[in-house]
Amino acid sequence: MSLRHALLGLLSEGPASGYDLLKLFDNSLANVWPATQSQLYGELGRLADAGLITVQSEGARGRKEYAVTDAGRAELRHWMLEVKPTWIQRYDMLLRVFFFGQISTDDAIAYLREQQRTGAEAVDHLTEVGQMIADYDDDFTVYGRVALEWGLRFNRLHQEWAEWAIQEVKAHDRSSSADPCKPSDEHGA
Amino acid sequence: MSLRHALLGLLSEGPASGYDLLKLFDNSLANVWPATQSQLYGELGRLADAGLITVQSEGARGRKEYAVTDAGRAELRHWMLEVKPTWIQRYDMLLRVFFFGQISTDDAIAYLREQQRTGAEAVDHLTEVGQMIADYDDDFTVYGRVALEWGLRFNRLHQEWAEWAIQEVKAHDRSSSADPCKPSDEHGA
DNA sequence: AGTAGACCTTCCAATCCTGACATGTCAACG
DNA sequence: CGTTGACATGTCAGGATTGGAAGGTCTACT
Repeated sequence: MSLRHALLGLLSEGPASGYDLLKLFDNSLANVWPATQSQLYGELGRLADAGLITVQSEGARGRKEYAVTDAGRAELRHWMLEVKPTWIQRYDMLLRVFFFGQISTDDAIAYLREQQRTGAEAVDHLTEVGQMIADYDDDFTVYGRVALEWGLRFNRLHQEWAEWAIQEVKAHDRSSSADPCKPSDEHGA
Repeated sequence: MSLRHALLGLLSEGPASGYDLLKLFDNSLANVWPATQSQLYGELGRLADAGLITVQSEGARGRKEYAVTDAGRAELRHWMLEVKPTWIQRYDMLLRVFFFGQISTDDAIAYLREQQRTGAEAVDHLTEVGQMIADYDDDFTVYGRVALEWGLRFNRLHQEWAEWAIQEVKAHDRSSSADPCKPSDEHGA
């Protein structure tokens, strides 16, 4: 349930509308904690009900501005310093690697090479983004650089790990002709 | 919807019961694609309905053994080689780092150091596990080593990134006495 | 016999998340 | 005046995920 704290964090730098927050999520938090509009507006309502933020409408309908309350700030601080961090990762590619025994070594290596290639593209793209930030946006220090650096390092991890996996697959293949690693000796009835 | 393919992958190495599969998830896939009992049995039912696996009951009630069909194997192969990989990552700690402006530099650095410490513990633990695998389990090459290596590299990434973040926070702090990066100048009505 | 513990399946409530569809304001342009 | 596009919110269906409760078998030990 950290969407709640993400919102509190963004709001504690100043009031904002749901729309503003959505853009912040898409731009800054996209690779850290993705969220959709539906989630966001829903959670804003719940935060307001809980008294962690206040709502101020500008006119009968249209833009609403949310601001964090003292209770909200306290909750944020508590979460930041005292709640144990959690993480989930669900990564298709790792899952596939587990089942490489089911396909040929060549296919497996081709797959990993392709992943390296797209990973390299991602690194290039992030590097360009970083250059743009460095050139044009003096304000964008903490958010931008932190997210960017994480993204770069994460992508490089992928590539290096893929290289390692390729070597591993090759080594496994060399021995596999004389290595009966339980291919399928006792199934089927 | 990759739980489906994870199950197909595990089953393509031989038939198994839901219980067996659950243990494989908890042991082998825990950090790659976590799944609970409820999800697992539900998906097994759906896979059987779709004709991708067969069910064979041993007696009226109790253990059921699932085996992958040719259609299931085809589906697995298709997914492995032709479906574009996806990944989601939701990581509390990164989110917190975004909001370090809300707490003191000392608190922030203490937090990151603590994360480094627990990260180091995780690396130690994984290294021990790796040693055990190397010592006792000659079979456990592909699964164990691939997952282990990923875990190790991922944890080291955390630690190195935290070190980088500490430097970043310190640098930001040094300038912050003369740098009003919108701390909270216009909120509160 | 009793009971503890591993084995095994089923079901459910609640929440989270995704991807839409629907609605409406407002400024700019032709 | 019509239309395009950015701004802005609300809502809903459906699938994914979590965390449990409940019930049944079988073996081994006391």
